[in-house]
Amino acid sequence: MATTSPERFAALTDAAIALIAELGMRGLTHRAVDARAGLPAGTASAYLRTRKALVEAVVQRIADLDTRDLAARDVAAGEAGTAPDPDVLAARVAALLDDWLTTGRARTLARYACLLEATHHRELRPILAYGVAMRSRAAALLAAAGASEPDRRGSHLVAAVDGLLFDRLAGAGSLAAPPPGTPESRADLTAAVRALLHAALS
Amino acid sequence: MATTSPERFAALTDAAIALIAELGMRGLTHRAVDARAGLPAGTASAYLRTRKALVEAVVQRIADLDTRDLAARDVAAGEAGTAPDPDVLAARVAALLDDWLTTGRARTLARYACLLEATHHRELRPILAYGVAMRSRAAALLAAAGASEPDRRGSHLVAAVDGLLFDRLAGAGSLAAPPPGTPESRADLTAAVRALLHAALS
DNA sequence: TATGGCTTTCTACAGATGTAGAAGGGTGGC
DNA sequence: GCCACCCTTCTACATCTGTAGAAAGCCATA
Repeated sequence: MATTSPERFAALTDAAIALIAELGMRGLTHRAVDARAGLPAGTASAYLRTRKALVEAVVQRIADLDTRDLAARDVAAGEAGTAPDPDVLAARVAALLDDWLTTGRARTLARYACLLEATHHRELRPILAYGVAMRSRAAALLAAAGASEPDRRGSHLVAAVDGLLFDRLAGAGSLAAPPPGTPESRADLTAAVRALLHAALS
Repeated sequence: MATTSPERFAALTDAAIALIAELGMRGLTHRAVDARAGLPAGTASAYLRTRKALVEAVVQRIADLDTRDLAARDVAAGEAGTAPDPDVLAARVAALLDDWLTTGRARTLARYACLLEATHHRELRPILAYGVAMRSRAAALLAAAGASEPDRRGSHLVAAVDGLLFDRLAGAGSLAAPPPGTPESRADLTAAVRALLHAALS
């Protein structure tokens, strides 16, 4: 019962993420997860007995997937072997954002829902851990580039970029901005990120 | 039945907003609203028969309150009668953000929850209307200051500022940043907004 | 005071949801 | 072949939720 095999865990939590993206936190129920994952009724309830456990599993899954994504991008950046030129970096970040707006849309949506959930559900704070890590990396990057107050600026930078993402996903930008996945969108995101980066470095 | 008096509407939707902030969208039920508002059981259900109606009423209320807030701030700014110096403007925006993080915390939280909800619930799009309006005003401001591409930059600016707000409310910033309502928080927010403004104007 | 039309309050009920435990089925050891 | 064990699937049930309609209360008019 308690021993959740990795495949089972992935199947259940991925279904859960899809549900959250489609119907919101309210759509996340044991039975709905079963149906969505194409598993026999009662499965989610057996592996993740309480709803809290279900939500925590989702958060864990999102954190894992995001961390994996970020690591993969980092490796790619490392292979290039160049010092991080702001414009190149902006393009890379924009590409990541665009990916999270298209392929990873469901997960991104679920992530924001979980962040909101974490507000009144302390045990979910682990989801924030990698967010904090991202801030540290941004700060290190700014420090390496010689910016003043890298910690503070790094934090602001990540928050602003995340705001851009949220805006395109669920805010007014989802109406007015070019649809994600298009070259225009990519260019627009790149311009925005570049401006933010330059502001952080000034 | 259908005729909801303004007081009733306010009492019900304010209770609903508090519930969303405390328990998330999942906590928003007719009966919980009744209890929270101290009204007899069945009231919310009588005035807002379906759940959809309940959510739409909440969204409307949030839009009304935010619009009222923004108008009040604008009047204040108008009374000062000065051309918008970026640094002054940054301080004002920071003050607004700080207010939304403390006094208006519940409403801000509920707003983000509703934005997420609007993703899979088209009828909620009206909540976005005033967001779009804010963008226009930012764009006009940037245009007046002679910035290039004011529309695009205005949109990015608003998104970034909103990201800062979300971060302080529910993101990693809610852990690392100085607690809202303090002078440090205000100073930090001002610095962040000022940087964003300068980036938009450059 | 009686009457008609409201607003407000209460009640009913079908269906969904969270949670626990029972039943079923396969696998390895003996 | 048999047994014990664990993983999986199914079932039960108290509670919660959405929704509709009935009952009660209020107020002005005639």
